Amino acid sequence: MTDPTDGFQFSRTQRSLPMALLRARELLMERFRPMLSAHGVTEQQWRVLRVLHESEALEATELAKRASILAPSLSRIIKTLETRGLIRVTKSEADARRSLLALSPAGADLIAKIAPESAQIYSEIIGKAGEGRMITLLDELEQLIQDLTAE
Amino acid sequence: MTDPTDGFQFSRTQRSLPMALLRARELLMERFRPMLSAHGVTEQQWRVLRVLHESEALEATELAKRASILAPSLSRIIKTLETRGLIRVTKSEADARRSLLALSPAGADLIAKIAPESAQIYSEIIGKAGEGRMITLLDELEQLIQDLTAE
DNA sequence: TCCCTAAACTTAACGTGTTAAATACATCGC
DNA sequence: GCGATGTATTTAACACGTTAAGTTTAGGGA
Repeated sequence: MTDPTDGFQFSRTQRSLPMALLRARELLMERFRPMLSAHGVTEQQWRVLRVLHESEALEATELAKRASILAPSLSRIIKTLETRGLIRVTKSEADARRSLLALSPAGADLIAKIAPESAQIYSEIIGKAGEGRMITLLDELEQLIQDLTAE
Repeated sequence: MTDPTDGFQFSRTQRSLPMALLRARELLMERFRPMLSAHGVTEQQWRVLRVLHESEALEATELAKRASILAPSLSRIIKTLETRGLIRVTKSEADARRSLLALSPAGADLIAKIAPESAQIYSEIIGKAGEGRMITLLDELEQLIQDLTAE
């Protein structure tokens, strides 16, 4: 069915940006996932914990944006993390609709355990892929993100 | 909690390659999804159809690899696509464990309808992001994928 | 031939992605 | 003050991602 007389053509799946992004990300994450899983957290839960570690307390909407997680998923994740005692959830005084999320001491402890292992894996990846390539990719991706975000 | 005296440091979520890949892909896909959804297919189902369009018939394992979909997901997707008459499923003569998947005429028709709309969206993206950047990204990503794939 | 191991799916179970709808609270304009 | 509208979050429903376990069929010796 690759017959060029088909009458319509479009880029092959092997040379499409969405596919390349998907594959690259998958290859990266498959190196992190076993370690995270050994600590009992999913990739998404880990993103939430990391983002909370970078700021004091956040509203759910802002957290969702920073962790690139949609609101409904975040809602479920928060429930899980709160039950496990890894985060603290409080209601905003000023606006009763908003939740305020913060890392608990147990959450901070977990981050302290995972962070060095994560850094180790990251540096193994740099060793394979080359730091230059990774910096280039980060720069180009950030530009792409900006170009596509500008409304 | 971004205090540098924490005792352990690791790259901020805003400057990590997995996150950048995730965000970039999400920004791309959110432009395709509404169109695909209007045609009644998910992003993953579309990947399967496209891969089948590029080759005659494929075994499930090979299809899964090319579409970057795990076997269990593919199993469900195949069931859906066959029920809708978009693909043909037969058993391999030589090896009764293997399935052979191929596009049906209806599947080819669907591709013919979607492809031009997809191309249109892709060119809008190029307009925003710049063709040069997209080519650079594809090249760098392919290199990264190769570096990480080499066992 | 028979058993063991491996391969190609498939099923199960649980978490997340995605869209739409529901709920609860804020705000604005009258 | 009150109702219309908008915002923050949750719930629901369905599809996919991920890992582990189960099925069926091949292949490779003893």
